[in-house]
Amino acid sequence: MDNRKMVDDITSMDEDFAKWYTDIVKKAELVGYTSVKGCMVIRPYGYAIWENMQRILDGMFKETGHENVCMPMFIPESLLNKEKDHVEGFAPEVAWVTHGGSEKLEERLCVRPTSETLFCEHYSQIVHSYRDLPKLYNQWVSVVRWEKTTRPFLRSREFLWQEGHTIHETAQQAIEETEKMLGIYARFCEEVLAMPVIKGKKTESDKFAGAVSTYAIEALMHDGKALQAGTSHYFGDGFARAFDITFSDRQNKKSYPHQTSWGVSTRLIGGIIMTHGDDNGLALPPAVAPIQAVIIPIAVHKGNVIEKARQLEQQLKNIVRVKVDDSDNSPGWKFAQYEMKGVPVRIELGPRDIENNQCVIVTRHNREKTVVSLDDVATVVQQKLKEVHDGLYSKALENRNRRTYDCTTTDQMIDEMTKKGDGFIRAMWCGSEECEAAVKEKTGAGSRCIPFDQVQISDKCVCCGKPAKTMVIWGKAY
RNA sequence: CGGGGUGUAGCGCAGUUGGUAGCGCGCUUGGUUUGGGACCAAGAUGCCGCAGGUUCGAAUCCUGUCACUCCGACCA
Repeated sequence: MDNRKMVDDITSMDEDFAKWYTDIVKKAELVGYTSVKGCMVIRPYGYAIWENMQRILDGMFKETGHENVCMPMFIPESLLNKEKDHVEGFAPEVAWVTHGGSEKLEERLCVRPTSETLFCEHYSQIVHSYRDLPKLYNQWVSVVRWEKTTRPFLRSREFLWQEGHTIHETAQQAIEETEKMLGIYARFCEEVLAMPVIKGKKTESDKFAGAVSTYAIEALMHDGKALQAGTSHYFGDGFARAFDITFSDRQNKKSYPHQTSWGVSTRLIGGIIMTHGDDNGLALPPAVAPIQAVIIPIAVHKGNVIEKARQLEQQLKNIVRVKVDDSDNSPGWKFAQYEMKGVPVRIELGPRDIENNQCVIVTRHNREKTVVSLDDVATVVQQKLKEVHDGLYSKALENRNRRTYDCTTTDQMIDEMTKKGDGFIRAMWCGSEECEAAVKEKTGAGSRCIPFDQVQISDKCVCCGKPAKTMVIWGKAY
């Protein structure tokens, strides 16, 4: 595999991963900074990635019976305050609107950090009978959380996401929904983004504010830090009680419905960067790459290269997202440029190729070159895109496996991370919050989740040595 | 919110003891090139982050402030 670094102006990831990340984000033209801290411009190339993600996910939601809606951006303080745990969780990081023009508002409005309260207010108006249930709603919006430290895609003060909010007749149905959506997220990450994830449940201390239980998918980044890639929450009837949402059930008794919410955000783009990127730049999963194949004509002044390149583009354009770069930059410059931007497949077409009715196809993740007859390009390009997807996935999985350690003591946890670097640590836990906090304090690795796929590492808690209840994945997180 | 670093041309940086603002890349024009970031020639580009102060004179010294960035704590 040829992974030589050919671009000097990206900081190498081993040298400084954080700097590498910001270099990529800027040089691949994904974002621009603005005069408001933590608020970024998502540039066309970055936004196109998001649009692809959105389109595919939205399709998955619709297939499973969800409908899109749009709630307002403002939440009156009194509404936010209705559910105690929820306010406590979000109040410290909300932005407030206090004036309309120069008039001070009667009641200040917060800019939504998440929309549970708005959905609840609405549900209390439209849900009356079991016949009105379930409501399976979703919205694509931006939300605001006044974070102290910010990083493009990973933590910004305003970010784009989707939030699903559903309301059901029974607890059972709501729990099923919570699990189903977590499954959809996992499938999306693995099959679309080529990003392996671990499905699990969050511990009590790590739950969403106001939830009965929170489920998450956790991914491991190239530097060994964990990224929470998506969450799905079961609310029980807690919100319904706080917001007085009731319905007449099948026995004609007044009853409280059960709710869920679930979301993924543009943070996933950060996940793609840190999962697949390398020292030559971004590497995009083909399914969401704005350009899937770029055609680079070589020696354009000779003969009919441009014309041939255009023909090839026409031939491919109904099959893949393709572009010809006929700018007068040198071929070498273009090679580097499109690798930086993570384009999965490059097609080189020069006079020598045209003579032989062929072209050269290069895959981004391993730089493998294949000479292909111009008659077969369409099928080969499709094969190659699949190869890139699979290649990215197995590379990411390999990294995760290499950085997954089984430990029975906290000293061993520290030891493994010092020797082999950060990663996922699988270790047993007794279930007490004291131990959970102590592990984090001692090792720096917090609980990521209690995976659905349990493995018995030992029978004692990694911290206190008392009988263990569950296996937990620990790690340092973004 | 604590600790460090950095603000000078679009980007990356230099600027000594306080004395008229520099380099590389990029950009523009013309020509030659083109299979891994091409070359030659001629150009254009500055509120030296911002606000005060010291001084005959400040990118340089002092005070304040803002932004970006990294490392922690908190969070999608």
